[in-house]
Amino acid sequence: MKFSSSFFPTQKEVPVDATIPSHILMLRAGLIRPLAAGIYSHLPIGQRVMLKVMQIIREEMNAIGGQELFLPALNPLELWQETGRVDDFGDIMFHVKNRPMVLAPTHEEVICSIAKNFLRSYRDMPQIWYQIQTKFRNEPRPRSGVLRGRQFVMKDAYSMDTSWEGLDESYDKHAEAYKKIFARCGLKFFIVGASSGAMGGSGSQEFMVESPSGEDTCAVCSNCGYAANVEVAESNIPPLPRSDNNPELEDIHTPNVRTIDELVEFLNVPAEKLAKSLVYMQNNETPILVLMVGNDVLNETKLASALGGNIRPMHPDEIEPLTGAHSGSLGPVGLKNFKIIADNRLKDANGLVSGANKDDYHIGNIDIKRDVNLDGYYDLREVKEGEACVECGNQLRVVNAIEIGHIFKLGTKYAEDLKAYFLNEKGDEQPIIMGSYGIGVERIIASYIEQNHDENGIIWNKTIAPFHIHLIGLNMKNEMVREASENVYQLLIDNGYEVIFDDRDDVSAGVKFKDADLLGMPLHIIAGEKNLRDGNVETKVRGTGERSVVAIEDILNKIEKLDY
RNA sequence: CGGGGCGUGGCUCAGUCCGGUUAGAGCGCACGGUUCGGGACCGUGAGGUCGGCGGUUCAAAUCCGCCCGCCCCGACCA
Repeated sequence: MKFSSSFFPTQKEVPVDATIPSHILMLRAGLIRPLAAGIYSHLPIGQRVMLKVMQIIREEMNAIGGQELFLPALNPLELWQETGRVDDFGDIMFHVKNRPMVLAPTHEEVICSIAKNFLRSYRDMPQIWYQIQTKFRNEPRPRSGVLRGRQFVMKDAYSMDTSWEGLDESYDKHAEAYKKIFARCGLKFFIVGASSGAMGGSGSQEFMVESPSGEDTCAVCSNCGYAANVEVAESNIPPLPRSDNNPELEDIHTPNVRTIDELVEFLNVPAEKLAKSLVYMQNNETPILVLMVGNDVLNETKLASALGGNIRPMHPDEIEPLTGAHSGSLGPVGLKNFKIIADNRLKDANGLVSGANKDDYHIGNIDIKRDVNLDGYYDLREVKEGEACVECGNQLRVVNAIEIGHIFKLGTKYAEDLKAYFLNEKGDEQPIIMGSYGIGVERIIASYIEQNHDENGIIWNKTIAPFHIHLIGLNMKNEMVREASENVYQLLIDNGYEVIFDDRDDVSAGVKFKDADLLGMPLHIIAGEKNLRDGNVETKVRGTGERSVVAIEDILNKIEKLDY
């Protein structure tokens, strides 16, 4: 493509609305343009990258027997009512105003409605169907460029099996395909065990790219490879020891002591002797008191998984009427009408201090076994940086990450809700067993840029670069430069290279170099007057900055040999 | 939804506190000229409902009210 006649709108200034590298560079390099919050147009350069990534996805999905289909984004409201997900999604789903229709945020319902009519016999399965399409979600807060948009492109795949073993196989195939896809795209990624959340189902893993811009938090072990979302991650941290000395409860006057840190100072005891009480509401009706060790952080996803239903922190003005005290003086002893649960670390612990449910008072010598009417112990605490890996004991790192893919063993929920049954070998009716597997296409691109850029711009690899080669004709008003660079351009495209040719005659050399670095094609070829006098051009590898002068007649050979 | 910031030419911003000629700069754009290997220079020029509506005032980009939009933190995130 010739630059002079193409739509490659690069910009020098950092756009005011972008704060993370991928967002800034996607705007500056002209990949995308915003239309509204969380809604982007893909401009020619960006669209070329999208197509390359989609092609890789197609190849790997087809390789595991996936069949691509194209599904409606506009769905009847009724279909979503059948699975109850109109309420589950709530405000996240876009509703059409003048028809009982919704914009699909995902496609389990549509797939299932097709499957129920055509997969009637065990002989019809297994099947893997996938689509690469736009999904719509009314995100309350779109952010970070294309990382969280209201409209985005997703590869969604669905497996239909007749047995749980079959589901395991389909799931494993997808896991393998995903590893290939992300590796081919050039991403450094890791896989974590994840919470399956409201999707339900028996198993789920996320494919993650480490990045400060990521919205997920993961604990990773750089020694053994253990990695998990903090929503499920565990560490090898010992439970509190139980002391043989187990005196009676005592009231402790603690005026104006609200926080654990203040209590540590006031009583001069280690934080591990303190039990922090947090209060929540389950399904808006059941008060819950959660006991944590000292300053351990409660992970609310773990809490939700442990209890089920909707969980929210109690409003400050709900607390006093229910407990008799304000937050900071709450505790498990003698508390009525609350369901009380505790983190595993507190198992059978004693000698604890916690709130007295009376402002400015705490209670000492609490023995959980003796003094607390407990409903159970659960893993509730969030893993902290530096704690020991459960697998190998090495220190864990806690990092931010971008979720680029998620695979689920769905099971039979959707098949049962939508009555997608088949006849098995014995002639019995049985629900189809499903899996669902998603990849965020824009997120691959943004993640790639987060991992592969420098202060000058993007650094593409050969595989997903919009073009392989960026050819720069320096002074296009010079006849020799014009003719030679045109010839090189023709030579390259005749030999199958995708080339962007900066043939502009109205900008200076500096502009062309800056644009080339910003756009970030893996190999640059520079045709300038000095080198051309000797029949040479210069090559520059964008990633390493490595330059060499090459005779024009050797250029094809040189490109073959270059590592770019 | 809670908290914060912002909205002035295509882009980045100044001007707003303290109302007062014709609303500015740099970049970009158009034309002419010089340059031609790291966002080059000179000259000329076009381009603005100062986010919108209402109010105060002799006078509003500037003060007041309401609304809209965008970004950030939090909540939320199959």
